Amino acid sequence: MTEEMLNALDRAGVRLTGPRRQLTALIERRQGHFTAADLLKDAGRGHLGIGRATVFRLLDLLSEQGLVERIDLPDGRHAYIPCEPTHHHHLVCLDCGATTDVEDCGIEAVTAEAARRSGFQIQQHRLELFGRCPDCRSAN
Amino acid sequence: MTEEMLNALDRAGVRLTGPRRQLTALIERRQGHFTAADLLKDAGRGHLGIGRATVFRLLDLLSEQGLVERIDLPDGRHAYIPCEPTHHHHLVCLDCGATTDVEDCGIEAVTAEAARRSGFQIQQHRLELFGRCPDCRSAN
DNA sequence: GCATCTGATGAGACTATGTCTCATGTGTGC
DNA sequence: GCACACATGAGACATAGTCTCATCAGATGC
Repeated sequence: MTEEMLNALDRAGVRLTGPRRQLTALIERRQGHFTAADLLKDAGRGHLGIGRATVFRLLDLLSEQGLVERIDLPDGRHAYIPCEPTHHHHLVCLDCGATTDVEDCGIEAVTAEAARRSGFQIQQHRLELFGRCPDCRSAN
Repeated sequence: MTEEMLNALDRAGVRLTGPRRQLTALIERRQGHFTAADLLKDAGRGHLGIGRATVFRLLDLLSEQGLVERIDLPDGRHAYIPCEPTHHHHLVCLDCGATTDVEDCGIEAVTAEAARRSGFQIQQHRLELFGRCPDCRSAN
């Protein structure tokens, strides 16, 4: 995962700097989604002295490469999810924050139908699913 | 529309105050989505002397009643869309900002399939579609 | 119409999230 | 090893939203 991110950065033609290596390692250690503030706090705990701007710049880079996606949580906060750079959607556990990807399973038909009805030309869509993961369901 | 919002506020058991009437009228005059800042600016232009807090409080109330929905634009900003209080999704024009609602047209099957594959219990979902509206398509 | 009382208001401080600038630091290619 | 362009951290700035608190004004009962 860290490897994958570093490779992607390399492919994007940017430098593999210390802060970038450290941050990708921190992202790897996180399970599920995290906020920029989480990452910044992690970096602070490790006394890495990494600035806010660097964190946001890396998240931008990774999201350009499709390795991280920004989602809008139901409570309005923004979170980032590490993921594969293929088209897919996210399932987010509202209890523990775990996430999984779901591949495209029929959404194209839905957007096509919406386009037909509305006359819109649809360029992008965003589907986010929120619920409880199997672990949280059985833990309770 | 303004009527509808005022009725909803009445039903919610809150007071129909001057600022609330003025703001719902401003919302009605807007086409498609708007940000809290837009509304605040409109209020300022009309020299209505309405505070930030009041705007956010009204948007909260309206969204509790399902008459306004908050969406996350592709560029990361938050916008609000006036809408009917039934379950539906939004189509947003990236050129002019116009929005339309699309009723549920098959998304249930998609979420059910995602739930089956992942083991998640899905509690809510959010689908936002972005593209170009018929007017912008023909204008160009 | 008027008084009362409680909920709503505006101002502005505060927090969170993200962006920008700029002087300094450091990978990378040579 | 060197040079240079790219990346960095610090911190100012911008934007979005929340909170507090003294004051104001709907709604209700008379």
